[in-house]
Amino acid sequence: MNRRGQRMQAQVLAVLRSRRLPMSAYEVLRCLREEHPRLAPPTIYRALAALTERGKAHRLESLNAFIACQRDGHHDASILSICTDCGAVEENVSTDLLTTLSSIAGKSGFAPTRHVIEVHGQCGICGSAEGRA
Amino acid sequence: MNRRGQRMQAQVLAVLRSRRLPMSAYEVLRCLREEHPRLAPPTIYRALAALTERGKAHRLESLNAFIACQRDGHHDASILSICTDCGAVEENVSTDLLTTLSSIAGKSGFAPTRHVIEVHGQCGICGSAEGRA
DNA sequence: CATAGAATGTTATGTTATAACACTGAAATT
DNA sequence: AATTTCAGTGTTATAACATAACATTCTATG
Repeated sequence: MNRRGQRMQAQVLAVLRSRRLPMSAYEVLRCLREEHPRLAPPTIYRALAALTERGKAHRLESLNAFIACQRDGHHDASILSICTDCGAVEENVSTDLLTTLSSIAGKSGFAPTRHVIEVHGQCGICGSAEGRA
Repeated sequence: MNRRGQRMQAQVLAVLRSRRLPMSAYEVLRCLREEHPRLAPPTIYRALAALTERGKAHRLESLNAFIACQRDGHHDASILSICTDCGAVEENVSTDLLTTLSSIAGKSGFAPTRHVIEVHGQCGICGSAEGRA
């Protein structure tokens, strides 16, 4: 990776961090077009792939969207809890869960390399807001 | 749901079962067009949504594909292990894992309603085939 | 048999993602 | 500093996935 790559990735990551909610690749694209009018989807997808690879962002498979990593470091198996009311995403890590998961899949000789763990539901804030209503 | 709905769902499910690998909605569409030349995407997506809802099929979020349920019954939280070599999907269920997952997400008051648990890796068969090579 | 409602048919379009190749700029080599 | 290299972006085009909106048809039911 040369410095051009780092620049584009940094800009994409900055956009993801500024909006704290999940964004589609095309939403990121629209943001960055203000600055780079000729930006096209492949560039965004390349930057997002690199960021995901580096553990700086996560892809939300069930939303086709991306979010900045909230717990810096390279977590293979983040648990991403997605609020169906407000859209907020909470990130958790559990080696326990990962162990359990690997052992379940592994019963038949399956050797995991990548985990997708996403939970949809209502976050604590939206839940208590509803309770007060 | 009237009988027309049941018929279309049954046909889609039959296709999913006959091919045992994940299929995209458009692959299902192509199969059924032999019989119903005028079939269009919305019909397929409607049938797939109903089957998924009824627990007869699963959507693989990380593949944008669908597969027939292998453990009949309505499993909210199947663990789907996807082989990156042969594409086969193995389905497991674990209430333990579900409990762990809920308690992790629940620490912050999150109330889960739907779980997406997908594991990518190499299945036992592909692993041992490689060992012999 | 009339009719209401569920499901599909149809058209069109929106959204997500990538293939293929040209171009450019940063870094390495001389 | 010229040359080479090649990673990365630019560009064009298109593939793949998904749904909105409304017309039509089939089936169940009175």
